[in-house]
Amino acid sequence: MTQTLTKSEATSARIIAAAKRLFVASNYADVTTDMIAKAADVTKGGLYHHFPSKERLYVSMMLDDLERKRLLFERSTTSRGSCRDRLVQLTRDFLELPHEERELTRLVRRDINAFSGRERDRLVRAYQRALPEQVETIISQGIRNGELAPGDARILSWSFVALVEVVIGDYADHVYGSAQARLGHVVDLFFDGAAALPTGGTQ
Amino acid sequence: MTQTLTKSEATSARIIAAAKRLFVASNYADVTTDMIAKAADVTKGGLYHHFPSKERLYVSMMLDDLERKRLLFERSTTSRGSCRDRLVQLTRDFLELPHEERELTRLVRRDINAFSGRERDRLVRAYQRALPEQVETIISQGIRNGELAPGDARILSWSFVALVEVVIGDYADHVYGSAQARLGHVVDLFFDGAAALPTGGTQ
DNA sequence: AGTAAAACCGACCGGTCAGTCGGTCGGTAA
DNA sequence: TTACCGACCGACTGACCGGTCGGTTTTACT
Repeated sequence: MTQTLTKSEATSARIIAAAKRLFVASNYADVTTDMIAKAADVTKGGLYHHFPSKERLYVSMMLDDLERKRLLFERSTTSRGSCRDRLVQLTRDFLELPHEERELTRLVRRDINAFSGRERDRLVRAYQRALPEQVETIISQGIRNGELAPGDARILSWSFVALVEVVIGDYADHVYGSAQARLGHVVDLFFDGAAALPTGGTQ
Repeated sequence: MTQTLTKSEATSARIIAAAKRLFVASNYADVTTDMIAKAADVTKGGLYHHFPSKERLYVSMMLDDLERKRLLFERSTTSRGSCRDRLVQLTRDFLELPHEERELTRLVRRDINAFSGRERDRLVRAYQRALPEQVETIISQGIRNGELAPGDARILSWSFVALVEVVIGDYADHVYGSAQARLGHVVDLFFDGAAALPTGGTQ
């Protein structure tokens, strides 16, 4: 039943897959509907039979990706290890994704200015919440069980995500070793800080 | 003597100012040369008298901004306070910039896919180094004088910049209080980490 | 004032691209 | 066999945009 994709569904999926490849490699404006159609082995007419506009195709592609990631990260969010272990696990899951899937996460921030109005808001809100909210769940529990210092879980989550995005980004590759090594550094920094000594003293 | 070229320079500056406003508000492809010309109160012909192409105009705009920021941050880079104070100072200087000037820093990451080849590399390299390198100078000194734990200055700098970018970003405004308040949190996190207790013990 | 050069104008061109539309084709139900 | 329908095709269009160019105005300097 889930097995039997109708012909229509299969074509839609093929178009979305092609769009992912192309939108990751270039930017919204430079990817033409002809290119997507050709890469998906349909014509432009066929593409427009399945999607009403380029913009809606982009949004469909993003929401599709979002749902996949939500499922992927659910394991880390609901598991029972320490806060630290679970954050490492979640980040490692992300790191192990193929390059294209990782890049998709950054697409919204990159292409967001190509959109406007309702569609834009929908996309931003959905995507900004995807990763940060799952991280926040983990961090809130870390605070509650005393593993993390009391504080605002939300800003901590955003900080953690910011650090991870630096680790993940390709532009960091030529700056500092492997992504795995950087992951270790970033997690250490997040938990223990950069100061030389446990500040001790007046506290 | 500088007077002689003043008219031309004034027009160029007006065009660059208009371009900044528009490119920050939208993305590279959606800002037309006609829009820039109109906003700068010249015609397209006039614009092309001063800049040979839209791409080169964009690059000029970016390099202009880069130089302003370099000068602005020099104070923090060369002053004598503690590492922590200087990082706070530098970040505060950045926070006090008008919105548009702050956003420009994120433009490169946003629009980078609109370019290719030599121009692209030049821009990326110049911009990636602008803030991180000045931060790295401060952090290296912090490590040398024992204020920070020994480690890789570069990844620490990138991490700090990543945290600041999250603090600065408008999208964070509706998530957590004022930018100034977030700045405090982020600096604390960077130096002391999020763990509940000074890990102490075995060290 | 006279003049050459720089600054500026705006109609125009070549090309691109999202989206359209009349039509084809293979399956399927009656 | 016929009638129908969704999937798909691909030539076409209308709007737009970066860049050009011949011509006009302004500036700077004698």
